[in-house]
Amino acid sequence: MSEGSGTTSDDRPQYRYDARLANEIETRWQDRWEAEHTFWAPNPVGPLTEGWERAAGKPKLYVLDMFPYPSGAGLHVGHPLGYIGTDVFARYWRMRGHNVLHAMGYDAFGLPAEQYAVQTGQHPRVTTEANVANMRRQLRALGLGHDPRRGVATTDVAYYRWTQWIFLQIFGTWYDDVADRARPIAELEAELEAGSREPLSEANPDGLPWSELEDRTRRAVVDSYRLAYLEEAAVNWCPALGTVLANEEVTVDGRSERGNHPVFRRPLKQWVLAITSYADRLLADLDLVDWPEPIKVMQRNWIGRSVGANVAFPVVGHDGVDIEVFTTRPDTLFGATYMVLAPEHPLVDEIVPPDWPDSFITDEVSDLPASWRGIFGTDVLPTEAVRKYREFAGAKSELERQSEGKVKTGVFTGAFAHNPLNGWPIPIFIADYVLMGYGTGAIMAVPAHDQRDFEFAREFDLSIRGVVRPSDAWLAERGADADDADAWPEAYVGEGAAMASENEGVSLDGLATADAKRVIGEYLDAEGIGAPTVTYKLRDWLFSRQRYWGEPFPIVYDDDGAPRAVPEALLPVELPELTDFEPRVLSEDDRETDPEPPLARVADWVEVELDLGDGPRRYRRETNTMPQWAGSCWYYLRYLDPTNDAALVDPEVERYWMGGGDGTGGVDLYVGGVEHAVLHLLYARFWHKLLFDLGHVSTPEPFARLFNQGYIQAPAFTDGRGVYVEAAEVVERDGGFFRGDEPVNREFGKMGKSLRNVVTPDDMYRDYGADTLRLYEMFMGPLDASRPWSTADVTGVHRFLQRLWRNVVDESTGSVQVDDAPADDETRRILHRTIAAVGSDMADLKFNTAIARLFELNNRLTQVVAERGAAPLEVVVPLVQMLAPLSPHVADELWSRLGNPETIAYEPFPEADPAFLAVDEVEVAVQVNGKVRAQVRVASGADDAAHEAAARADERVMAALAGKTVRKVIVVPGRIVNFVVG
RNA sequence: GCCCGGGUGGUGGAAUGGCAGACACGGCGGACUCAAAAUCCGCUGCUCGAAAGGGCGUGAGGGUUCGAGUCCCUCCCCGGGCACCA
Repeated sequence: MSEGSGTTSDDRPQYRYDARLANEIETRWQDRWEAEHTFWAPNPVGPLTEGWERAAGKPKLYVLDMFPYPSGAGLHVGHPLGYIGTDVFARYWRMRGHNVLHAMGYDAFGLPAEQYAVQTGQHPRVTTEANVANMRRQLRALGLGHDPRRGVATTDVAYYRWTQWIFLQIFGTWYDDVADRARPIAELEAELEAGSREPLSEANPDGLPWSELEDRTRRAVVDSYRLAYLEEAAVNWCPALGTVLANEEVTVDGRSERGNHPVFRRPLKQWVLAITSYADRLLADLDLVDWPEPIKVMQRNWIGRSVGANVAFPVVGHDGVDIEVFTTRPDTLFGATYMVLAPEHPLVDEIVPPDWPDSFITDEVSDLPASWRGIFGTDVLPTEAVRKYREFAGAKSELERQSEGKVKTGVFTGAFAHNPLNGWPIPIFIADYVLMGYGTGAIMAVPAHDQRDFEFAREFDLSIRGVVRPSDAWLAERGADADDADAWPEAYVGEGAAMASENEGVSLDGLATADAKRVIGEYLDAEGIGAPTVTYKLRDWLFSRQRYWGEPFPIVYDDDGAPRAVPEALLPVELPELTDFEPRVLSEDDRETDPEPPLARVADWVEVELDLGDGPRRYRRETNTMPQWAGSCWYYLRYLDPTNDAALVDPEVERYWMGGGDGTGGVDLYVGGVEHAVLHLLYARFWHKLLFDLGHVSTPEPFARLFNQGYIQAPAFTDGRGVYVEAAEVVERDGGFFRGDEPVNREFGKMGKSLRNVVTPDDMYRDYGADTLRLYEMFMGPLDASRPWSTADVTGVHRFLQRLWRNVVDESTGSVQVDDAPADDETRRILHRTIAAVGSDMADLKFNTAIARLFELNNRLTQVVAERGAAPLEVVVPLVQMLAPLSPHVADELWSRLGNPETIAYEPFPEADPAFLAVDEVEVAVQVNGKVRAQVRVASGADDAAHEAAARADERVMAALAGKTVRKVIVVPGRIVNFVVG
């Protein structure tokens, strides 16, 4: 800053509200809040009861932010938007007499810290702790009213002990479909033992009764019921990184996002959680919660419930071997002209014949088309063609399969099945457009009425048989003939009257689709060839990661390789210390070698002697770790009772904070980004419901109300070469943007290093203070909308705080300039209108308009002060109180200077006096044919006739009505009078 | 392709079917000052007009209504989600 000639720059009044004073005030109040435990939220019982005598009897309010990951980069101004929003909300309700719980912890396991550790050799705990400390500092400087005692981190041993405990609950649980809830596995064992339940399981293929099963089989049967189970699941395997990757970590060309290495689909034995057991409840209970509708829609789509039927197709020449398919259109069964299995389908190997069939047994095709033998030449045998096709399909990642468009590939297996309705033999293909993970992994193909089947049929010259009559309009538009489906240009997927669908037992002909579905459903059921079925897109949750920096599983394996739970008393299973955090990496194309997670190298940790009730034995520990989602699934419960080492959470504490007085209960307000619309929110709901079934929590849903805050975007600037330049150095002038003399282009994007447009909270604290930053972020737009950051606009709210301060405090002496004299009536009316509006806006999270109202009130106060030289306390007191949730430091400072010894945080929020909300006269717009022609004043509460009379008395209205016939008069009292003239 | 959001002044944004543009930024003008900054006051959707006053205006087109930014239909653009789910 340059010194002006002959003047000093430091002639500002000492008590002007500027960045320097703001910083001084903020630091002082933050220290005081901390020292006085201002935001400690008392629990009803347990170690956190300090202050309960004040809180007892108040309504509770649990306000929650989504769990942040403590990034090494620190915060930019986009991050705290939601945290400020929840803090304002929490402070508002605290002033409204609620016992408010608001806390912030850290989701501190995860990949970035581990990768950093791999690169630097520094233990991830060290970097994680440093990042948490920096984030705590940045958030503390914002003045967030959190209870610091509850700020748990997922990496705390005392925390992940309970994450492991929850895993044991899941492992120790099965889903009782009849009771429609999870139950302890001991109850299952008791029922099996008593013979009241049959041991139905793949582990007991012959269906022997429990009493005849060996111990080992019994355990396998029980394991197959568990909600946490081991499965050979197809995963994205990246040998060069030595790990399995999430779909999001794989690029469209099937390579790893990090390092660009090949990624293969490959089955690996992994822990899987049976979230699909809860699919129906996760769907149905969305009706219980107050969430944004788009989020509910996303969850519904993700769960993807489909109603249809499973139908068995007998395989020709294999007695007793059926291929089971799932279809949502059993009414089109007569139109099934071929079948498709997923390449990985277990029946494929069983049905593939040694050679291609000599005589071809469908009536449409007599010779085997060359293309049916696959895309690898015509001289191969079926087994080879199938093998090659599987390899071809397996080399593609999930994303690659999707990105290739809709070109259908596949290969004939050489086998046939009978259409169970008419006995016709139909060829069986494998193709990767059928996914093993959905339905039964096999379909009946009805090319006339399914677009994918249609495309495949065209690719392979399969016949297309229409069994639903398309609408006339559909046929006319395409010039198609209803009876010649082979010539249709595309599949007819709509509904319509069934046709050509008849056998000796049943006829669907002429039935509407819904009726046809019902009739065929009954027939399939009666004939024992099919049954109504519900299928979900939702898959069970793959829960293993080959990482170091995550929660170890509380699982050991015995000599048989069967998993055994580590007893609760032996928790936590602590992460062993390591110096090398990387999984074993392999050559790029190694699809065979098993992954070796970092923990597998710690021999003296892996090998362990335990007594699991049958004497001390040696076991091997599970060496995978849990995904990052695990810790973030339940942190909101631990905030309630963070130090409890006897239970996850004390039941009485849980009931107090989560218990719903009305509705379903749960967290009263949960604020976070829409990016967690599905995974986190679905996983957390799943765990919560399981804990609910087992009686550990009292509500069926964790989050009663959800709110998605928007994102702060930021302008970024590129120079002539298209290179990003430092946004802070760009100025706007002459209708363009310049960096020095060079013109630059403006874009908008996420705030970040790569766009060189980061603005940090620290920058804002330095230039304006935290209260200004808070106020600006709340003022710039509705909380749920995304909007561009504009440092220039920060001035507006800063000036408001400065003016408000100046209205109360003498800038040169620091003494307050207020008086007890009553305010004038107009000021009072403005005051009470403001109180009413601000109160309801804050309750609705509409902080931007609440702040606008405060601006108006303060502008009025500025006039009053100018007129009489002092501010009426009658206005100042409620104004400062209304400001308190938004800019708490300056509010507390003013409150204190006004002579109040206690913090303003628990002062009652002002109440509007209805006497001042009422007005004697209102201004009413007068319209003629909907166009405003005049304003007239009418007594408040006047009737329609008085409105019309007042309007007609106005000379502009008279002029507008002159010579016209009034056909109708519409009066909306207090708002409008509309003359309809002819 | 399917499913959600959204499109309002130069900018961020207000507006239970009832006076479009609250509030703020920016801009223009004025007061104060030797001057500047800061502060305070006024004006500021576009357009015709000296003014009074008029016309036009919420992505485009249609509709419902006394009255539409708001409700309905068709379309365009932007953002997000899902995507061979049988």
